[in-house]
Amino acid sequence: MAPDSATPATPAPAASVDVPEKPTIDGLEEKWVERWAAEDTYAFDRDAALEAPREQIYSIDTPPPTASGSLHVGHVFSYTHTDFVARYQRMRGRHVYYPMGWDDNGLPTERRVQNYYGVRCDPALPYDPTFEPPAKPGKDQVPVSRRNFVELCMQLTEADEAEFEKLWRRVGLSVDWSNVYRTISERSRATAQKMFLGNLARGEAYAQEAPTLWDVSFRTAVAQAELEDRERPGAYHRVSFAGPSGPVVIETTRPELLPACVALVAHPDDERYQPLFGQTVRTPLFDVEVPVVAHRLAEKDKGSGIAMICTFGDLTDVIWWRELQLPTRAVIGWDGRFLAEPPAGVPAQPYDELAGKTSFSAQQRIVELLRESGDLLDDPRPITHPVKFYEKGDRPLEIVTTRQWYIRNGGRDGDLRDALVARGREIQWVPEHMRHRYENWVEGLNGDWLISRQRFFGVPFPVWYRLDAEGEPIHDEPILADEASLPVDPSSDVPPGFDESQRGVPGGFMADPDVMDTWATSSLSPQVASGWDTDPELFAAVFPMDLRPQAHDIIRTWLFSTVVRSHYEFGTVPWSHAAISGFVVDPDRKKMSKSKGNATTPIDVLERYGTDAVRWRAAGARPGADSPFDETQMKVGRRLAMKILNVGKFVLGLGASASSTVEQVTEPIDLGLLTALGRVVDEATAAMEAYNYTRALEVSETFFWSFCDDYVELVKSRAYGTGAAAASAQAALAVALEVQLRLFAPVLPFVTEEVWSWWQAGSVHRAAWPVASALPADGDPAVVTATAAALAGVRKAKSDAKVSMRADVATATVHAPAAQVPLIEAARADLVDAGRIATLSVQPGEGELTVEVVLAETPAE
RNA sequence: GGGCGCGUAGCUCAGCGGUAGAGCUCUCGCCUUACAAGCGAGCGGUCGCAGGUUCGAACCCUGUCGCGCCCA
Repeated sequence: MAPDSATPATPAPAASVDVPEKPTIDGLEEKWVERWAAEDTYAFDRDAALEAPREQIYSIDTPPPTASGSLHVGHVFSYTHTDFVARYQRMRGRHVYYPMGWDDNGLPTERRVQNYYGVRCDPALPYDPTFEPPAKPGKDQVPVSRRNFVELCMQLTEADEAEFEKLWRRVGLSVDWSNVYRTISERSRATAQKMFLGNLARGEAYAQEAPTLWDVSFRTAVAQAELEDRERPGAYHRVSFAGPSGPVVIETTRPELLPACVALVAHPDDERYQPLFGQTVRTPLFDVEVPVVAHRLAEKDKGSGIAMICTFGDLTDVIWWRELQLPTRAVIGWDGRFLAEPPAGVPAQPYDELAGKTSFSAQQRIVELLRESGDLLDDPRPITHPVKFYEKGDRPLEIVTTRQWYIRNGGRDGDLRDALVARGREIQWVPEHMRHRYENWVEGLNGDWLISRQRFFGVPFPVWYRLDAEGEPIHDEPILADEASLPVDPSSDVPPGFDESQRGVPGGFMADPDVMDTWATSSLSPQVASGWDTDPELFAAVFPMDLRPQAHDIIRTWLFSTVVRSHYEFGTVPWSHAAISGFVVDPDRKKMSKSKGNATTPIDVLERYGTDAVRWRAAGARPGADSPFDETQMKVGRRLAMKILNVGKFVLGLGASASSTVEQVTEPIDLGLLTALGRVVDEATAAMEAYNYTRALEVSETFFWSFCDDYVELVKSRAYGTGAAAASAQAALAVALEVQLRLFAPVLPFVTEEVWSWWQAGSVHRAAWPVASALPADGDPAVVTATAAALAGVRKAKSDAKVSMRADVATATVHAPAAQVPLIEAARADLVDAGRIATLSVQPGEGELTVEVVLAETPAE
């Protein structure tokens, strides 16, 4: 099927029309979801696609929803937007590759499994193949091995995914449900590990001991993309250091880090401190000698203009430490508490007063000590300031030096950064301005992408380390898994050349303990979905993909990381288009989310208004634009769906049938209607090509309502008759109905399929998208509009007189611009019938069209 | 503080250089045999504010205020 084929794909059987007595939109979902599944309406024909040229394929990198989460109306809207595109492309004759994935990997699933079964993962435990989770979660969580824990994750996510699929089918997504992937499946794990080994071999991934943002509750490292600033109360403490010629006063919000102080810093231009540069001062309480250094990031007008550098209080400390090559005096451990032993060179007294304390209580103690020693000047001055948090965490992040895996992303390399910005410019963004989000993010990166996480339910790094004679890991010589053995779990699988008895013993080996960040695996969704590792032929046909649909909040994470991986592995962008959907927001314009408690459950809305109505409302939200949730709008969609049902029934009852053809259309008003429809088809097509489904629907819908209210009213009495004039009306009605059903099919799949099934063969969703060239081009649409305007004049007179539209008119005199007179004359008989006019006169007049109406005497009854 | 977007009828939004548009709401009507979960008609806006460019600005430019998102 060529995308521009001029004729509908569906063979039209002669005049077999079967319209239900009382059509209804209720229950259409059950009927058609089942039928589409049974007939495999949306199947991707792999063999045909492999034969077809690339332009005949349309592939979509569908966002895998978090299966352990819950869906709200916002999700329904954005996935529906993608479905509009998928259905349109399918009707254009393309082989639409539209898989669905489930993101069942990561922390949300871990938490859900912990709560659901009442268990917790203890990686030190051995696997118990007979383990059964408690029937009900008990008060204390049962410790289980990592493998048992992962099995429970698998089990629960499978159940969650089945529920999701049911909902998506009811939403009408034209996904090929035989093509579903999971981000934690064996195949996904193998792909992720293979990609990682590739990155490692090419030097794009590396491990490094480095200061790392650390969530002390989850005890895991956190990447830049997962940070958020939150305003928190704090206080500036004025602390006095002993300088060569008198005290030097700094201000700090974290006095407890005094033992971690490695230098003081001021701006190079700051005349107040220039004499001190190169000198040393001594810290209060600990009496450690530290240098005074100059750096451009020190802020002259912040506090006293001079600050202490600690290892590490914030990210600026890390920059200073790195650029000024300062020593490390770490005091905070993985649990967020002060380490038992002071850093080298820091006296045990008074450090032992802090050991084991949290930052909070350490600060209290330090403040007391500083007060006693007289080194705290003034009372602490309360402020609010932004503090870094893990977006899913609730305690401020600490910076801890740990060994982590990174993928280079341009954060430390200008050339790479430029290359990735350039990749972004190869993508067509919908809407265009979303490109800025990408560029701003890439240009603002200040470190490589940290991909290791100290969690359990994720893809492990396929890496082991030899242990030396002391049992310490030799990190410099990692043992990598064989590609053929992937996926591996190094915590239960044994590296080549070793056996299990050597695990953890000196001279033996140990597993890399970490798993990959979820973005490190979900950034491979195009590879997983397209069969990079499992079906190279298919992959060659569908990759790079055509579309990545997603929301704007994860441009910095999912979109960017996917570009990075594709850039490395294939030297290309992963898709030609990125369509960014907006959010559904509540009446206060707040993003809908489950955690805020303002989310609307979709199933309820779908049941009350019908899927087509909800989809219609989703189509009203343009790409990228946030859209308020407003139930009153759903009613409008429902009304449209019902109107299509009713007008379909009526038109088919008037004698329109699938055997009607354009050639039978001879009357000027009928030709005018179809020519106008051709223009609508062109506009809707142009809009769909630009991913502007909102505009496409709008032009179709505007046409449709005037088709119902004006055109059908004008021609119905003629269509009731027989002969050539009646056949012309019947044929025009049939063609117009059939074309409009196809125009509406992507947005309203259920009601259009229903009406289509009354008189056409096959599925409307496998029919060709309409083309204007199949419609008469020589009609004059003004015949319809001028005649409709005249009819409106008659209606207004009846409305003003408060009589029925069925009231008889004795005389109607139309004064129309001269050019319109012949147009209205051409439809005279239709106007006379529709207006119930005894004597009609059409005259040229000044200005706009007006109608003088004399109503017939109402017979007294 | 920076970037991006948005401020048009009571609400949701089109329009983006040539005399203000749609739907919903509201008002007034109409049982009209496709549809009363319908149909017809009507009311309603100095296009956030202030300058500027232009014969002409909702639309272009500058500034300003307000809202939202992202990033510091």
